[in-house]
Amino acid sequence: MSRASERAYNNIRSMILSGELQPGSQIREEALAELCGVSRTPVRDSLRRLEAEMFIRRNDSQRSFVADWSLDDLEDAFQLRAMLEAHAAKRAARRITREQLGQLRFHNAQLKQAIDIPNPDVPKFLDHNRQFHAIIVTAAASERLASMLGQVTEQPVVLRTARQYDLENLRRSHHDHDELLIAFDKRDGEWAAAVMTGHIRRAFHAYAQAHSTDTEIRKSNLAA
Amino acid sequence: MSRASERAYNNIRSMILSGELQPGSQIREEALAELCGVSRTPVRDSLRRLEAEMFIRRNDSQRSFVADWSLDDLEDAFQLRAMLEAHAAKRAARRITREQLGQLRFHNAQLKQAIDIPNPDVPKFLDHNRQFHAIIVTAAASERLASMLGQVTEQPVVLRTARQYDLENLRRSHHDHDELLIAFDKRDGEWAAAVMTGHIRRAFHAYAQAHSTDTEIRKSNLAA
DNA sequence: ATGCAGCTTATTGTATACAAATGGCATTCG
DNA sequence: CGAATGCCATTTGTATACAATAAGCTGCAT
Repeated sequence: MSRASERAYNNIRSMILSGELQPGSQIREEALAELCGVSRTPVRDSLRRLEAEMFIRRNDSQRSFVADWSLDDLEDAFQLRAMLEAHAAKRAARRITREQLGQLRFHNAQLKQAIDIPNPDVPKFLDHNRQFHAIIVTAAASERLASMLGQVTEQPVVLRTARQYDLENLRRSHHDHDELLIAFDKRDGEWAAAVMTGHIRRAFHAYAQAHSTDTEIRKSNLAA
Repeated sequence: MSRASERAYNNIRSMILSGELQPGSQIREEALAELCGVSRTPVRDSLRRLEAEMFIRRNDSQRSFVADWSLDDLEDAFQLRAMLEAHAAKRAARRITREQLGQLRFHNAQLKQAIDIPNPDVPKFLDHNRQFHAIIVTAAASERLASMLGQVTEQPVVLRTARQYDLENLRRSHHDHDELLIAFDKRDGEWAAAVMTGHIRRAFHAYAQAHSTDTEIRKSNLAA
């Protein structure tokens, strides 16, 4: 995508993810255009994309609003994600190359390193984690599947406040990855799928817990 | 969506599905604009949508081409569809209302009628079949799931030539629906999911067979 | 003959002006 | 005082002109 259009998309998207644009609030094309320093045309393109990705909702008369996620919506997204990633793992087990296996091992080692130190580097963990999962999706070799996963994978980030990730959970993730690696090595698709399902579902419950804590905090802030 | 934009989308889409726009051929925004009697703006919107739905592909330099489906692509789409519809059936089993069950029975009776006569009315069958599945998706109550299913459900229609549907297959579909209805009635999500999986996979093999016959015919036409 | 450079043309991207539609407010009538 | 209606403001939809980019071609040099 070309410059202005891509800039608009990334800007708007990150404004939504960061909470700069509040969930439920209306957004106007012209306002966004000014914020992004482009005209309405590329903004409109971006809004359409973001609508398809369900970051944005429109009412009957085409006005746009930042999507507001309930816990149920989040669970729904995670459920679909678990199903799709398990499917990806199953496919990947049949197709993954030695080189890709090596890359998986590399990223898994890196993300272990990121948390196995006195001051855990959570962003580094998340980055290698993302790449780990991306390689599996690539190995699954289904463009459609990849595109669908794109739609459910970054949603949880709508949890807006920076917060403490539970280290125990991150370690557990690392061990799941280890088990996935063995399953891949054995070309056992069913095993890989089962591990992946548990892996994602655990992630959901971790997020859900963080989300409720989060909500509590916001409530008490409002009360104060 | 407003008039011009919707018209453009429907026009282009049906031109693709009917084969009027040949798979693999390049399409230019201005040409489509003239064909649809609108300006490039709504055409561009439509192209973006159709690209997301994978009816259209773009090369590195943003030029658009009608998607060209291999049998593998088709199988991939069907595999995802089977998984998603099975998931929908499972969810629906827990949530479906008496009224929706009644609607399912109605459409299943109608589609049976459509083929249980000397001159089968295949379009009528297909229409009620579509509605039958739509009700299940609605009952599943997941907007995301519905949107994803939208992406994989109408792809097979790219089989362009009109062709004889195998009546035996249609009858078998009707019986699958009957079994689904019982599973829903018993609120047995696992059963419903299993029946649905088989139902969609059978559909794939029917299509695949039709597709190969189709290809044979096209080949011999070329040879002649 | 082949491959590369530079130009020409085809095609898409962006901005902007204008049209259409929607929502909100005020005014009026019951 | 409340509800309905008409007008005005706001917002989105569409068309069009212009800018940027990429593809293809021509001709030259090797």
